[in-house]
Amino acid sequence: MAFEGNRGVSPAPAAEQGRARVALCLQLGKRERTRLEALAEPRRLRSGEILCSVGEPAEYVFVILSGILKLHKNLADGRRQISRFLFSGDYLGPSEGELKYPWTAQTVSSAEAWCLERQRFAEFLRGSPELAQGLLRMAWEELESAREHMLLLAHKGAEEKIASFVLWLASRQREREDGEPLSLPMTRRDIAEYLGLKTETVSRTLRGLHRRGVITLPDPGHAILKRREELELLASGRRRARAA
Amino acid sequence: MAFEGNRGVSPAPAAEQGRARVALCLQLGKRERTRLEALAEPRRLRSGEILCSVGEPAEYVFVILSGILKLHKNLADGRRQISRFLFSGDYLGPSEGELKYPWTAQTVSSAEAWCLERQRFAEFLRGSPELAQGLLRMAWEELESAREHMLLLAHKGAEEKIASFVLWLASRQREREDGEPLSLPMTRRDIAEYLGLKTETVSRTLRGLHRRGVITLPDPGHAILKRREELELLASGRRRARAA
DNA sequence: CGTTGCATTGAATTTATTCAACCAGGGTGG
DNA sequence: CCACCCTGGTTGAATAAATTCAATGCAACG
Repeated sequence: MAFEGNRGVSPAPAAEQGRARVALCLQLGKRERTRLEALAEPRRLRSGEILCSVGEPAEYVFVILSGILKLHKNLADGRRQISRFLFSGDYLGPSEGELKYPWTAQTVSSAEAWCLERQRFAEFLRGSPELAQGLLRMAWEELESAREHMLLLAHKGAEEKIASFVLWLASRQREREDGEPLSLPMTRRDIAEYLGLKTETVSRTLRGLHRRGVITLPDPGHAILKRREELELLASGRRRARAA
Repeated sequence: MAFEGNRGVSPAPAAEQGRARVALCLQLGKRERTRLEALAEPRRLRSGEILCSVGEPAEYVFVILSGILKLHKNLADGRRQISRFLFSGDYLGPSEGELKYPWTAQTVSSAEAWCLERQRFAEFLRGSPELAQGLLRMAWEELESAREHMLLLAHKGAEEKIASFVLWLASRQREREDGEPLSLPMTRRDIAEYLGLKTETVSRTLRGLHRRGVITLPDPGHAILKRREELELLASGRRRARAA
């Protein structure tokens, strides 16, 4: 079961990937951070483990320290939507007044998180305008990404979606140059559920790009960007699918 | 041009529709509210008017007092996505650090809004934990709706989308009983851009429901729910399209 | 009274999905 | 140690769903 490493996720060192967006810790001064940390029960999660499930009583809120999680919702039948991936520095918690978690959070790779008792966190929050400001800023930014993602889900074609996704992943892996392999830590199914496609379509589209020399797929967990401009063209929909 | 009334939007009395979600004003005490109001430049908007446009320098934030606005983003070509509709009580502002508006806000019906100079609002916000709390709560709730909407956009079929949409509208018009007409204040195009469909598909699907007696469409701006249970079945995808 | 924007309808087409089969690798248990 | 059985990924052919293209009606507007 322990499915690990073959996706090139190094064993989740904290801050493995530079983040463009603001991380929670960065929103706090050292004092505040320490005070908050005192409330936290740290938790290590193995690959595929569930942090919290939709419908469960919402007793904790979370801060991701390392690794990648997926946040998903289900429809009555099997259909599932990953609404976002969580990275280190991200905050995760239900909105005030929600009694149950409205989503499931599950690791993609192994991960670490702080679990904070909700009541106590809320109390801390009341006493810390600094934290409130930080969370507000993060929430607004996330809202913007969510809107961007809606645009993708609603109006982009499969190839546009995949191209956008690959570029997004690339933009999150800073230290990496375009020649070296980009890690695709999630399965085809995860990608499909994030982009609103089927796994077969993801696979086909990815291989299509490979065949045309836009990217290379040394193994299912890695991609190499061969022609970034082409990928950007495809992502923006300014170019339709094209032979090599 | 002044396109009005034939969509059954009464001339936008404030608080025309009960809101399930928390409105900004409700988040503030009377004192705070008055202090905030002092910063506001009220603005009346006619139907179709633009409150702010994507790319414009973001000098104001807004609070909707009455009416309905649509918030949309564009893709390079004409494709457009309405990421949400704004109602009275909603707050609208770019995330901290954004220099330009990342969306366009345009009225669906006539509307009224407070325009608040961004600097001054930010200052006020720093001094009002009460407001920060309120905005945070609203942002988190909106995030949840956004995630719900992603699920719809990515995985629901046309009929499911339309059914969900009609029910959502119905749930927002409280005083109304199921026999009486439900107002559809937005055009087919707006609906299409909100649900990730084409106007033709919206029209066809709506008419399909009409033909099968699930709803009635006395005029393009109104619908009457004839068989709510059926509609709910369709919205949840537990039932595929079916003859009368 | 011609023009314009919205809504509607039909027919052809496109795109991604569905269904089905197959391969590779890792783990398990005989 | 090896056969077997997972899961994840890939590929092909048939299908279904919504889109595209095209045309029409209708109302308000100037």
